[in-house]
Amino acid sequence: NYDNEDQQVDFLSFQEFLESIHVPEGKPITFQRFQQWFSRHKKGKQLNDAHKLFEEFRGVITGPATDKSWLSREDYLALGIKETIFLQEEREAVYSVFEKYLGFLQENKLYDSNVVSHQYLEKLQARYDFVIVDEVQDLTNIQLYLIIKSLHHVHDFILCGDSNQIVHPNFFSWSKVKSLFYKQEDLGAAENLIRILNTNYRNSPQVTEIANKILKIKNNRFGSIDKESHYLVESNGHTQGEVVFLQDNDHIKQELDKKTKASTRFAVIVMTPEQKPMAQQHFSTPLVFTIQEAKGLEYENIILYNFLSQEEQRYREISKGVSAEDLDKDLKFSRAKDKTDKSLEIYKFYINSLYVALTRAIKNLYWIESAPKQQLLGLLGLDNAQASLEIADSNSSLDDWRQEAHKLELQGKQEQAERIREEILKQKTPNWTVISGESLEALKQQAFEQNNKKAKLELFEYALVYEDRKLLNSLIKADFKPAKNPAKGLQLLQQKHYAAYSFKKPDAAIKQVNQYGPDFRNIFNQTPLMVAAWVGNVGVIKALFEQGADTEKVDENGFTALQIALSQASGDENYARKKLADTYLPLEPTSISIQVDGRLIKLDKHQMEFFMLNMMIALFYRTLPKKIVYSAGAFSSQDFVDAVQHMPNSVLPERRKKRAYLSSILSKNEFTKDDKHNRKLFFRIKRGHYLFNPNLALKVGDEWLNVYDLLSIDKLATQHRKQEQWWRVDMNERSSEILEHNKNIIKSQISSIATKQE
DNA sequence: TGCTTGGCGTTGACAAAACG
DNA sequence: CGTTTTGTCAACGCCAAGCA
Repeated sequence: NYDNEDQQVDFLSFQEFLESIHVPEGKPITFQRFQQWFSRHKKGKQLNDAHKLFEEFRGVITGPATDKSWLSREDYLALGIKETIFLQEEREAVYSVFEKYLGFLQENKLYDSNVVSHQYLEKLQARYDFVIVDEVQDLTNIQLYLIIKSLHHVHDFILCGDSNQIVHPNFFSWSKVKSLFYKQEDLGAAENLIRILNTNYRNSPQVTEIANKILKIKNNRFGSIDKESHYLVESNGHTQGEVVFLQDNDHIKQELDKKTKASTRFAVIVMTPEQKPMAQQHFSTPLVFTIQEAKGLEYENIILYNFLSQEEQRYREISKGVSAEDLDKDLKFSRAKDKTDKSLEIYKFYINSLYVALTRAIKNLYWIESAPKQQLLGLLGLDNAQASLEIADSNSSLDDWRQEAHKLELQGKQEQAERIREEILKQKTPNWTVISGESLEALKQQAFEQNNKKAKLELFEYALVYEDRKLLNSLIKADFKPAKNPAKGLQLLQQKHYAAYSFKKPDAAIKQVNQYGPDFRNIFNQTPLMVAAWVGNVGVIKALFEQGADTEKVDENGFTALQIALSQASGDENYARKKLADTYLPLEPTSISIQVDGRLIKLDKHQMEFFMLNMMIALFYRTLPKKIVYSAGAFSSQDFVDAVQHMPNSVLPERRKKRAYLSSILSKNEFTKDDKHNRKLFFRIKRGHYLFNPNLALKVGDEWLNVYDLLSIDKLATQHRKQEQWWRVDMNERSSEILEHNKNIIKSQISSIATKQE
């Protein structure tokens, strides 16, 4: 094991990698968008497979070339037969659609990551010592080339992938990767580039055996793709399992349904989205996946439902000419005989799908076919379909299901996760109205224009939760008495709304989570995690994590749970000393994504800049108004010293609490400075006074948001003070006048900088 | 093994503001 | 107006890794 705290590691998706060079305008094109567009503009009959076209565009026309963004019509027409999915006579039409596709991208502010990758080649500066790429089979040449160009030394990388896992007709092959290195002189020819790992850590030997037979059939029928994909897998055989071949009869389906519907250890896989509803008629488990969705998942037991029978003809074609004896022989390396026969390409997709589907099974495979007599099944040694089946009960607990739902959600399988939440966990959507946006405006109207007492109380509570002094002040003006005593109000608020979070034991809070899910919003638009952070209840925070609570959600103020905890700690010494030590670490996300100068930067949680940015956000509404009134400035290092002094050393070590250090971080990260490690977070209003860089954006959900759209300067207001005898003028009036005046100065400073950079 | 390098907190010189 | 505090900025120096 290698561990080095001083080494900075970025974990990036390819999308994020592109953004870290420069955030492209618009959104990346997805297959869904492409399909929508294509189905509306479909012309002619021969080109009707959206998948195939999309792959051709991405994998053939824009993907492979490293010297241009896309192939010209001549180049495309001149491609060799092994280089495209389409036949010579179709290509003219394909290219015409491609040209329309480029127009479609431009009109809709979409971008193709291949084209962008090519454009970025010149922008890119080497900045990594080492790169590891996983699932290379999903990257195109140009993308890979761009990644490797970001290295200081071209040979410092590891690529991992499996070309048998491709379930769309894409053009990845290891030999292409090799020729990329061969052709590009600047990368240098690499010898011994590829190592094959053929031990399988997932599947039982029984499943592996079938998988190997599929590889052999594929080899026999279609020849080898390249030498590197030319191998069989060995199971390391930790777990034993079985492969059960079944008839498609009611008894079996009922038995399977009965035993699987309450278990997280069974999943059903079908070939296409169209087959899903059929499978769902017979299987009530939420875990029904198409082959595209099943990629990357694994389950102890997999049910393949009519995987072959739906596409009987295609699979008959696949097994054509392959005999049982052929499978006994070793793999031999040879290319397909008739290379013009593109019809075979599509079959590769079907056989790869089958391979992927059954290798999802860790232990057992239950394979149901309505047409059990098929040549391919015979070749796999599955000739006698059982007519009956008994399997053991394996019901999973609600906790297992919750974790399953959480896991699926993280992998973007929303549909299945939602079905689990609805059908098994019986989670409901809350029946209250969340105060936010329009409903907040409506509430204000009721309170101030119709003088509705209940609305005023609700607004008051909302203002307390968010420390919204502007709202508090206007409530005082509207003669709402309780607003003059916010401390008392807070006490009542806690009793009324946060009672469930006041006990050491998390049971009461968890009960709500079980009802509404881990990230439900209360009437103030807070998730349970935010409330727990607000209250500082460690027990509840920990329990919420077990339920899969999300740390990156933001509240109405634009605060994450971590920032709420920091904000509480800055104003409450007791919270800082006793509670923060336990609340800070679990609430910390591993990094935050910021955008500056159009580039994405991930601030790792170990970096002081990460802490400072969170801290400044946390102090925004609480500390900034005072500063603006009394010093006509913004945050100074003293504010950070004050906020940080009572924090435990586990959160911030002693050396990081010193003024000189905090001050040097502020100074180092001024956006005007030109330093290698400058994160450009801050903007110096005047000597010693800092605010956020006006051109700083944060990632909220999957949208980029400018800091000043997230945090509103307009909402800043002073704290109302009691009328004193000696006041010659109303000090509350006076200070809010000063505040407004200084706010305007700051706002104009911000906008002058923000526009200058555009 | 010792020299080099990169990262990161510390220090100190100088400047500017605040204080009295 | 002199003294003290605070801010800015870059060089310093420590440490662990990398390398020959």
